[in-house]
Amino acid sequence: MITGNVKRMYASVIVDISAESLDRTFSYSVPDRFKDRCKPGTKVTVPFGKGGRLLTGYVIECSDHTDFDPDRIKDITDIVVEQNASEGRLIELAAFIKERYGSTMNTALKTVLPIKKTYKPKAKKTIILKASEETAVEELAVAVRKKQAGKERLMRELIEEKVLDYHLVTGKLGVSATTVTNLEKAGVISIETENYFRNPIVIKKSVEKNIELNDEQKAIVKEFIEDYDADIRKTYLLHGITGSGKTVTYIKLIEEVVKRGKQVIVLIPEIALTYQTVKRFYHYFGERVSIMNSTLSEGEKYDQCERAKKGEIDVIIGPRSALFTPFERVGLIVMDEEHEHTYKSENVPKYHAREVAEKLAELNHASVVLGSATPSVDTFYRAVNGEYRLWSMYKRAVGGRLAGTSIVDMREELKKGNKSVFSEKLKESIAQKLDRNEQVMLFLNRRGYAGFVSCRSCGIVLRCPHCDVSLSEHRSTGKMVCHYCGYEEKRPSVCPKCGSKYILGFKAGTELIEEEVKKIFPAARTLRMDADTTKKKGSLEHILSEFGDRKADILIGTQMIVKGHDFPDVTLVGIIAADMSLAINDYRAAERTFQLITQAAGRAGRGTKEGETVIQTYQPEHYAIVRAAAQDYRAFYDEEILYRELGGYPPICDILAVLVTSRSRELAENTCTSMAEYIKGVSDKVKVIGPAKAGIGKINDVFRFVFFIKSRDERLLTECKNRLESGIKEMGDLQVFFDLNPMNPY
DNA sequence: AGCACGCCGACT
DNA sequence: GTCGGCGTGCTC
Repeated sequence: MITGNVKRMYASVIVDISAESLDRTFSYSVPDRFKDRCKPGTKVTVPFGKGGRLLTGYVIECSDHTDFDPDRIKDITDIVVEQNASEGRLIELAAFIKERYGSTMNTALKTVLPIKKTYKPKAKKTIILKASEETAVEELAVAVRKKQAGKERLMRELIEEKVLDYHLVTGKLGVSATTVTNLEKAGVISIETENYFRNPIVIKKSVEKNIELNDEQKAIVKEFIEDYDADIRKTYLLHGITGSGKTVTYIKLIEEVVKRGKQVIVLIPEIALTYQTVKRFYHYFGERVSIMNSTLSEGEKYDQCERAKKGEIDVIIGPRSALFTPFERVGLIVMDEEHEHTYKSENVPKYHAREVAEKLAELNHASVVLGSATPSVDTFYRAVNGEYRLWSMYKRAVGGRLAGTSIVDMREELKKGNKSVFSEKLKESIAQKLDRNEQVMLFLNRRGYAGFVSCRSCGIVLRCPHCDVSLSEHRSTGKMVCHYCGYEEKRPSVCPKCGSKYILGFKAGTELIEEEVKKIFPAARTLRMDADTTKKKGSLEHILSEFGDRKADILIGTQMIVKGHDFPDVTLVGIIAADMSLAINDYRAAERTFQLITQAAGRAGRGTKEGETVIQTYQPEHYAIVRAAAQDYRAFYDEEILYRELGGYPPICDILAVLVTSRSRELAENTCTSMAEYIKGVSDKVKVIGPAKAGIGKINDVFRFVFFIKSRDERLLTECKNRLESGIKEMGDLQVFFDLNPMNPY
């Protein structure tokens, strides 16, 4: 039966040549002697092109079959042991991401190697006129005589400019590479590769006094170092209340790891990646720390990658994509504000940075430190179960007192005849703070866009003709736009259905509050911060700094304001509709509500004055609100985890969302239904929910249907995903997307 | 990126 | 005719 002949093995190899060859992999046959060493990320040499020139490349995928003509396939020549293994490990990481979150290998590679060799002008390649000007003129004459158009163009430019950019020459001037090489051989020109890296951080280095750690922090650092030196690597959760000094603890841990010759990745939500944060790290690690974020130019990002590869930096700070910094010796990954939903990618592959960080740590034999004042239920569950080491810091290290908190039942206010958005209690408190010349933050717990347009007479809401959403009014332009596809139309003056002229836009919640504030406190200076006022780049920072400079007394805003800086003069935080986020149909609603309220409350009293928080709600008895008001994370967690267990939600089960889209409603719906039916038969250990039309059933004329697969065994979900993936190859106008443990409802 | 192949004008 | 350069396309 078994002949002893093992099946052939084939490897997809991406060849390490520049240009857009990232889009193409080549199949090679793997000789038996390499079989056990050949996996995604392995560096190999392969014969390539006519004459079998040897090139290096990376194995992307291994399989037992190939689509390529087996007669023309070549063998892998050798396996290369790398001196800098970062690239290979990143490819291995891409393979993990592809497998776990579902995407093509190419998409995963593009996520992980964002500026791969596409940006190969190693740094900057230039062509310099080497010969004398007379020789150049001669060469030009020769070119004209011989009608060598390419050479002629090049020589004319060179006589003018002396130095030319290589890519300008081969691109715009249309001179072929052969011509350039020949001229170099003839000694007329020389090609120079110049390397220069810019450092995006421009902060003068200063000497910050040694960090003084308190006993709590010292004990943590001590334990970490003992583990580290005993070669123990694991994931730690640093649960520390606001102001307990998480950052100094990170810095100390990082310092110790760097001392041991390792490199550190610090993940921070993009919104928190401010000058202030970077400065603190820069003071400790000087030029050996760098940042990576979306505001850097492609060139700067490329330079940071090169510096990282060369080992010129020890610490990189950035959002989730900083995980993909090509470090050779990662020793620690720090993830601050671990619970932030921005750690989950919104694009395919929809990876979660925490999970990818753990994988990367495993590949590098590194540790992970997660930190948060309000850890995600997912993470805390793992900590409670011993998978992570839990560190708790409940002492406030710096000044400021915890805010006194009151919950106001808005139903009672209504009974008393108060129809305003403000309770009597909040009004009094605002008046009191304004009197004392202190600052106030009003936080409207509300997601999504307001400003839809509806008719008061017939009740019709104006909707986008291409998407399943209502249009938003933009007052400045008098137009209505769709936030999903960009569709625009003029705001009608009469209702298109009934002709009534009572058609009007609903104001955004923050606008309403601002008007109300102006009515009650006409002397107060207000600033409003929401999606509308922060559309322009930099306006968010502008508003925050205006408020910080005391140019306003009251800051009104949504989510964004709770994550900002410390404002020492803010002594009152008012949470207008604390339960709004509970209404969202999502198992994470309570978690999100708890986190938002806790964070918002944490904004009050950061200075020396005592702070106060007023929480207005229609559900004053809800545990998320009660526990947040008491700043009692553990009590919240204990109740929340019961609910997760009952409903079979993460972290008890994993959920895989499968989204099927097509321009044809029937195709999307039928495929979705048959996929769901198929999965039901895969195993009795998976549960299928749906299929159903997605919450937003149509975007840009593309129909969306969704179903969910639930299981306690995440490997089964991967198995389901793989089976669906292999069944959907080559299916015209139909796309299938996967989302593991989705953060946003479908 | 490199290399071959096919096309076109210039010169033995 | 053929020599040599240029443009195009392919490389498992």
